[in-house]
Amino acid sequence: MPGRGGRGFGARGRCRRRIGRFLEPCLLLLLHAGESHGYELLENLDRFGFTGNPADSSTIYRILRSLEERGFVTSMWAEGDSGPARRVYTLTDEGNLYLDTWVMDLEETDKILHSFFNEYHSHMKIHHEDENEAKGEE
Amino acid sequence: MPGRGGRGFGARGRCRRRIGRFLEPCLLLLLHAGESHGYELLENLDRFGFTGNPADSSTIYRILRSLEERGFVTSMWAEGDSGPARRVYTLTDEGNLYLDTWVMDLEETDKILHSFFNEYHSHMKIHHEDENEAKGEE
DNA sequence: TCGATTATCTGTTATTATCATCTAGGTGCA
DNA sequence: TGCACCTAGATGATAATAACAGATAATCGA
Repeated sequence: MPGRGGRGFGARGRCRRRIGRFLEPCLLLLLHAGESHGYELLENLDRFGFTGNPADSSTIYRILRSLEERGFVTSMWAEGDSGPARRVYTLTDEGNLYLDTWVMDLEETDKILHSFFNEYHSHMKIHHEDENEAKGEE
Repeated sequence: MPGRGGRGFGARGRCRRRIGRFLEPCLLLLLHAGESHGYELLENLDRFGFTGNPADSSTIYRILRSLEERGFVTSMWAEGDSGPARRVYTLTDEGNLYLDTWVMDLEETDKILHSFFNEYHSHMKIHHEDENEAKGEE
Protein backbone atom coordinates (compact mmCIF):
# COMPACT_ATOMS: atom_id res chain seq x y z
CA MET A 1 0.00 0.00 0.00
CA PRO A 2 1.47 3.37 -0.97
CA GLY A 3 1.17 6.42 1.27
CA ARG A 4 -2.46 6.87 2.14
CA GLY A 5 -2.02 10.63 2.53
CA GLY A 6 -4.25 13.42 1.45
CA ARG A 7 -7.41 12.86 3.38
CA GLY A 8 -6.64 13.85 6.92
CA PHE A 9 -8.57 17.07 6.95
CA GLY A 10 -12.16 15.86 6.60
CA ALA A 11 -14.46 18.21 8.47
CA ARG A 12 -15.48 15.81 11.22
CA GLY A 13 -18.00 17.80 13.19
CA ARG A 14 -19.73 18.93 9.99
CA CYS A 15 -20.11 22.59 9.13
CA ARG A 16 -23.88 23.00 9.08
CA ARG A 17 -23.50 26.62 9.94
CA ARG A 18 -24.50 28.02 6.61
CA ILE A 19 -27.06 30.48 5.38
CA GLY A 20 -28.34 27.86 3.06
CA ARG A 21 -31.03 26.20 5.13
CA PHE A 22 -31.67 29.71 6.42
CA LEU A 23 -35.34 29.56 5.62
CA GLU A 24 -35.79 26.92 8.28
CA PRO A 25 -35.04 29.16 11.29
CA CYS A 26 -37.13 31.94 9.76
CA LEU A 27 -40.11 29.61 9.55
CA LEU A 28 -39.51 28.40 13.11
CA LEU A 29 -39.45 31.97 14.35
CA LEU A 30 -42.68 32.84 12.54
CA LEU A 31 -44.29 29.76 14.07
CA HIS A 32 -43.03 30.73 17.50
CA ALA A 33 -45.17 33.84 17.13
CA GLY A 34 -48.22 31.65 16.54
CA GLU A 35 -49.55 28.80 14.43
CA SER A 36 -49.81 29.38 10.73
CA HIS A 37 -50.05 27.66 7.37
CA GLY A 38 -47.67 27.39 4.44
CA TYR A 39 -49.03 30.12 2.24
CA GLU A 40 -49.19 32.66 5.05
CA LEU A 41 -45.67 31.83 6.19
CA LEU A 42 -44.49 32.32 2.63
CA GLU A 43 -45.94 35.82 2.65
CA ASN A 44 -44.51 36.72 6.03
CA LEU A 45 -41.00 35.68 5.09
CA ASP A 46 -40.31 39.04 3.43
CA ARG A 47 -40.00 40.54 6.90
CA PHE A 48 -36.54 39.04 7.01
CA GLY A 49 -35.41 41.20 4.14
CA PHE A 50 -34.98 38.69 1.36
CA THR A 51 -34.95 41.70 -0.92
CA GLY A 52 -36.46 40.84 -4.26
CA ASN A 53 -35.89 37.15 -3.68
CA PRO A 54 -39.06 35.65 -2.30
CA ALA A 55 -38.67 32.01 -1.41
CA ASP A 56 -39.98 29.27 -3.62
CA SER A 57 -43.29 27.88 -2.38
CA SER A 58 -42.26 24.26 -2.89
CA THR A 59 -39.25 24.90 -0.67
CA ILE A 60 -41.49 26.11 2.13
CA TYR A 61 -43.81 23.13 1.99
CA ARG A 62 -40.91 20.72 1.91
CA ILE A 63 -39.25 22.37 4.89
CA LEU A 64 -42.51 22.22 6.84
CA ARG A 65 -42.88 18.52 6.08
CA SER A 66 -39.30 17.83 7.13
CA LEU A 67 -39.81 19.79 10.37
CA GLU A 68 -42.87 17.68 11.05
CA GLU A 69 -41.03 14.43 10.36
CA ARG A 70 -38.45 15.46 12.93
CA GLY A 71 -41.12 16.37 15.48
CA PHE A 72 -40.42 20.11 15.54
CA VAL A 73 -43.89 21.06 14.37
CA THR A 74 -47.29 19.37 14.28
CA SER A 75 -49.98 20.01 11.71
CA MET A 76 -53.69 19.61 11.22
CA TRP A 77 -56.13 20.43 8.48
CA ALA A 78 -58.26 23.49 8.99
CA GLU A 79 -61.18 24.79 6.96
CA GLY A 80 -60.73 28.46 6.22
CA ASP A 81 -63.51 31.02 5.83
CA SER A 82 -62.56 31.11 2.20
CA GLY A 83 -60.32 29.22 -0.16
CA PRO A 84 -59.23 25.59 0.01
CA ALA A 85 -58.43 23.83 3.28
CA ARG A 86 -55.08 24.65 4.81
CA ARG A 87 -52.63 22.66 6.81
CA VAL A 88 -51.97 24.63 9.99
CA TYR A 89 -48.62 24.13 11.67
CA THR A 90 -47.82 24.56 15.35
CA LEU A 91 -44.41 24.67 16.97
CA THR A 92 -43.70 21.91 19.51
CA ASP A 93 -41.48 22.22 22.60
CA GLU A 94 -38.77 20.36 20.68
CA GLY A 95 -39.17 22.85 17.86
CA ASN A 96 -38.74 25.65 20.34
CA LEU A 97 -35.43 24.19 21.52
CA TYR A 98 -34.41 23.60 17.92
CA LEU A 99 -34.99 27.29 17.20
CA ASP A 100 -32.66 28.16 20.07
CA THR A 101 -29.87 25.97 18.70
CA TRP A 102 -30.42 27.59 15.31
CA VAL A 103 -29.96 31.02 16.86
CA MET A 104 -26.71 29.98 18.52
CA ASP A 105 -25.54 28.51 15.25
CA LEU A 106 -26.33 31.67 13.34
CA GLU A 107 -24.51 33.76 15.92
CA GLU A 108 -21.45 31.63 15.18
CA THR A 109 -22.00 32.25 11.47
CA ASP A 110 -22.17 35.94 12.20
CA LYS A 111 -18.74 35.76 13.88
CA ILE A 112 -17.21 33.99 10.88
CA LEU A 113 -18.74 36.52 8.56
CA HIS A 114 -17.24 39.36 10.56
CA SER A 115 -13.83 37.76 10.74
CA PHE A 116 -14.02 37.66 6.94
CA PHE A 117 -14.89 41.36 6.80
CA ASN A 118 -12.06 42.15 9.21
CA GLU A 119 -9.55 40.21 7.11
CA TYR A 120 -10.86 41.90 4.00
CA HIS A 121 -10.82 45.46 5.25
CA SER A 122 -7.50 45.23 7.05
CA HIS A 123 -5.88 43.60 4.03
CA MET A 124 -7.33 46.20 1.67
CA LYS A 125 -6.13 48.99 3.92
CA ILE A 126 -2.55 47.74 3.76
CA HIS A 127 -2.92 47.04 0.06
CA HIS A 128 -3.96 50.60 -0.71
CA GLU A 129 -1.25 52.08 1.49
CA ASP A 130 1.30 50.05 -0.49
CA GLU A 131 -0.15 51.33 -3.75
CA ASN A 132 0.08 54.94 -2.63
CA GLU A 133 3.64 54.42 -1.43
CA ALA A 134 4.56 52.97 -4.83
CA LYS A 135 3.04 56.04 -6.51
CA GLY A 136 5.02 58.35 -4.28
CA GLU A 137 8.27 56.71 -5.33
CA GLU A 138 7.62 57.07 -9.05
CA MET B 1 -57.19 22.79 -18.29
CA PRO B 2 -57.96 23.31 -14.59
CA GLY B 3 -56.43 26.18 -12.59
CA ARG B 4 -52.71 26.25 -13.11
CA GLY B 5 -52.10 27.99 -9.76
CA GLY B 6 -49.44 27.51 -7.18
CA ARG B 7 -46.26 28.62 -8.86
CA GLY B 8 -46.30 32.38 -8.82
CA PHE B 9 -43.54 32.97 -6.31
CA GLY B 10 -40.54 31.45 -8.06
CA ALA B 11 -37.37 33.26 -6.98
CA ARG B 12 -36.44 34.74 -10.34
CA GLY B 13 -33.22 36.55 -9.57
CA ARG B 14 -31.84 33.54 -7.63
CA CYS B 15 -30.74 33.83 -4.04
CA ARG B 16 -27.07 33.04 -4.24
CA ARG B 17 -26.52 35.11 -1.15
CA ARG B 18 -25.84 32.24 1.18
CA ILE B 19 -23.02 31.29 3.42
CA GLY B 20 -22.79 28.04 1.61
CA ARG B 21 -20.17 28.71 -1.06
CA PHE B 22 -18.49 30.79 1.62
CA LEU B 23 -15.14 29.11 1.10
CA GLU B 24 -14.92 30.69 -2.31
CA PRO B 25 -14.60 34.32 -1.15
CA CYS B 26 -12.15 33.26 1.55
CA LEU B 27 -9.91 31.65 -1.06
CA LEU B 28 -10.22 34.72 -3.29
CA LEU B 29 -9.20 36.96 -0.42
CA LEU B 30 -6.19 34.80 0.41
CA LEU B 31 -5.15 34.89 -3.23
CA HIS B 32 -5.56 38.66 -3.29
CA ALA B 33 -2.80 38.75 -0.70
CA GLY B 34 -0.52 36.82 -3.06
CA GLU B 35 -0.28 33.72 -5.21
CA SER B 36 -0.51 30.41 -3.43
CA HIS B 37 -1.26 26.72 -3.88
CA GLY B 38 -4.09 24.52 -2.64
CA TYR B 39 -2.45 23.00 0.37
CA GLU B 40 -1.19 26.32 1.69
CA LEU B 41 -4.59 27.95 1.17
CA LEU B 42 -6.14 25.10 3.09
CA GLU B 43 -3.89 25.87 6.05
CA ASN B 44 -4.55 29.59 5.92
CA LEU B 45 -8.29 29.20 5.93
CA ASP B 46 -8.39 28.83 9.71
CA ARG B 47 -7.82 32.58 9.94
CA PHE B 48 -11.47 32.99 9.09
CA GLY B 49 -12.49 31.31 12.28
CA PHE B 50 -13.95 28.05 11.03
CA THR B 51 -13.62 26.89 14.61
CA GLY B 52 -12.85 23.21 14.70
CA ASN B 53 -14.22 22.78 11.20
CA PRO B 54 -11.31 22.85 8.79
CA ALA B 55 -12.46 22.64 5.20
CA ASP B 56 -12.22 19.46 3.20
CA SER B 57 -9.19 19.43 0.89
CA SER B 58 -11.13 18.06 -2.07
CA THR B 59 -13.56 20.93 -1.74
CA ILE B 60 -10.70 23.43 -1.95
CA TYR B 61 -9.21 21.91 -5.09
CA ARG B 62 -12.58 21.75 -6.75
CA ILE B 63 -13.32 25.38 -5.96
CA LEU B 64 -9.93 26.40 -7.35
CA ARG B 65 -10.63 24.49 -10.57
CA SER B 66 -14.01 26.10 -10.92
CA LEU B 67 -12.52 29.56 -10.34
CA GLU B 68 -10.00 28.84 -13.08
CA GLU B 69 -12.68 27.66 -15.50
CA ARG B 70 -14.47 30.95 -14.96
CA GLY B 71 -11.28 32.95 -15.47
CA PHE B 72 -11.00 34.29 -11.93
CA VAL B 73 -7.63 32.67 -11.28
CA THR B 74 -4.83 31.28 -13.42
CA SER B 75 -2.54 28.45 -12.44
CA MET B 76 0.83 26.97 -13.33
CA TRP B 77 2.87 24.08 -12.06
CA ALA B 78 5.77 24.90 -9.81
CA GLU B 79 8.48 22.59 -8.56
CA GLY B 80 8.96 23.07 -4.84
CA ASP B 81 12.27 22.67 -3.01
CA SER B 82 10.76 19.55 -1.52
CA GLY B 83 7.67 17.41 -1.88
CA PRO B 84 5.49 16.94 -4.93
CA ALA B 85 4.92 19.65 -7.51
CA ARG B 86 2.33 22.23 -6.66
CA ARG B 87 -0.16 24.09 -8.75
CA VAL B 88 0.23 27.76 -7.96
CA TYR B 89 -2.81 29.97 -8.36
CA THR B 90 -2.85 33.69 -9.11
CA LEU B 91 -5.83 36.02 -8.96
CA THR B 92 -6.77 37.71 -12.24
CA ASP B 93 -8.31 41.17 -12.62
CA GLU B 94 -11.66 39.50 -13.18
CA GLY B 95 -11.13 37.53 -9.98
CA ASN B 96 -10.45 40.77 -8.18
CA LEU B 97 -13.77 42.18 -9.34
CA TYR B 98 -15.48 38.93 -8.45
CA LEU B 99 -14.13 39.24 -4.93
CA ASP B 100 -15.67 42.71 -4.70
CA THR B 101 -19.08 41.44 -5.76
CA TRP B 102 -18.73 38.68 -3.17
CA VAL B 103 -18.09 41.24 -0.47
CA MET B 104 -21.17 43.24 -1.44
CA ASP B 105 -23.18 40.04 -1.48
CA LEU B 106 -21.98 39.04 1.97
CA GLU B 107 -22.78 42.47 3.33
CA GLU B 108 -26.34 41.89 2.15
CA THR B 109 -26.29 38.50 3.86
CA ASP B 110 -25.12 40.22 7.02
CA LYS B 111 -28.15 42.52 6.86
CA ILE B 112 -30.55 39.61 6.48
CA LEU B 113 -28.89 37.83 9.35
CA HIS B 114 -29.30 40.86 11.57
CA SER B 115 -32.90 41.39 10.58
CA PHE B 116 -33.41 37.81 11.73
CA PHE B 117 -31.72 38.54 15.07
CA ASN B 118 -33.83 41.68 15.46
CA GLU B 119 -37.04 39.77 14.80
CA TYR B 120 -35.93 37.09 17.19
CA HIS B 121 -34.91 39.31 20.09
CA SER B 122 -37.81 41.72 19.83
CA HIS B 123 -40.27 38.86 19.59
CA MET B 124 -38.71 37.07 22.56
CA LYS B 125 -38.79 40.25 24.59
CA ILE B 126 -42.53 40.63 24.09
CA HIS B 127 -43.02 36.92 24.60
CA HIS B 128 -41.32 36.98 28.00
CA GLU B 129 -43.16 40.11 29.07
CA ASP B 130 -46.42 38.32 28.27
CA GLU B 131 -45.32 35.32 30.30
CA ASN B 132 -44.51 37.48 33.32
CA GLU B 133 -47.80 39.34 33.01
CA ALA B 134 -49.65 36.02 32.97
CA LYS B 135 -47.80 34.98 36.11
CA GLY B 136 -48.71 38.22 37.86
CA GLU B 137 -52.41 37.57 37.17
CA GLU B 138 -52.38 34.07 38.68
C1' DT C 1 12.71 0.54 2.80
C1' DC C 2 9.08 1.77 5.96
C1' DG C 3 6.16 5.27 7.49
C1' DA C 4 5.02 10.10 7.91
C1' DT C 5 4.14 14.24 5.45
C1' DT C 6 3.03 17.17 1.49
C1' DA C 7 0.21 17.69 -2.44
C1' DT C 8 -3.34 17.03 -5.96
C1' DC C 9 -7.19 14.72 -7.85
C1' DT C 10 -11.43 11.56 -8.67
C1' DG C 11 -15.76 9.20 -7.48
C1' DT C 12 -19.79 9.00 -4.85
C1' DT C 13 -23.38 10.42 -1.86
C1' DA C 14 -26.19 13.71 0.89
C1' DT C 15 -28.42 17.97 1.42
C1' DT C 16 -30.76 21.81 -0.10
C1' DA C 17 -32.90 24.92 -3.37
C1' DT C 18 -35.10 25.72 -7.70
C1' DC C 19 -37.98 24.81 -11.80
C1' DA C 20 -41.80 23.11 -13.93
C1' DT C 21 -46.01 20.95 -13.27
C1' DC C 22 -50.14 19.16 -11.17
C1' DT C 23 -54.35 18.82 -8.21
C1' DA C 24 -58.08 21.04 -6.42
C1' DG C 25 -61.26 24.04 -3.75
C1' DG C 26 -63.19 28.81 -3.90
C1' DT C 27 -64.73 33.35 -5.80
C1' DG C 28 -66.63 36.53 -8.94
C1' DC C 29 -68.54 37.83 -13.13
C1' DA C 30 -70.59 37.66 -17.77
C1' DT D 1 -73.38 27.59 -15.72
C1' DG D 2 -69.12 28.24 -17.42
C1' DC D 3 -64.68 29.77 -16.86
C1' DA D 4 -60.93 32.81 -15.56
C1' DC D 5 -58.41 33.55 -11.68
C1' DC D 6 -56.86 33.15 -6.86
C1' DT D 7 -55.45 30.42 -2.89
C1' DA D 8 -53.26 26.34 -1.08
C1' DG D 9 -50.52 22.46 -1.14
C1' DA D 10 -47.83 18.81 -3.39
C1' DT D 11 -44.50 16.14 -6.55
C1' DG D 12 -40.67 14.91 -9.88
C1' DA D 13 -36.50 16.36 -11.98
C1' DT D 14 -32.46 18.75 -11.80
C1' DA D 15 -28.74 21.85 -10.24
C1' DA D 16 -25.50 23.45 -6.87
C1' DT D 17 -22.71 22.64 -3.14
C1' DA D 18 -20.44 20.17 0.50
C1' DA D 19 -18.90 16.19 2.73
C1' DC D 20 -16.96 11.62 2.73
C1' DA D 21 -13.83 8.27 1.04
C1' DG D 22 -10.03 7.07 -1.18
C1' DA D 23 -6.27 6.90 -5.16
C1' DT D 24 -1.93 8.48 -6.54
C1' DA D 25 2.57 10.29 -6.20
C1' DA D 26 6.67 12.69 -4.49
C1' DT D 27 9.95 13.63 -0.69
C1' DC D 28 12.28 12.88 3.72
C1' DG D 29 13.90 11.00 8.10
C1' DA D 30 15.08 6.90 10.73
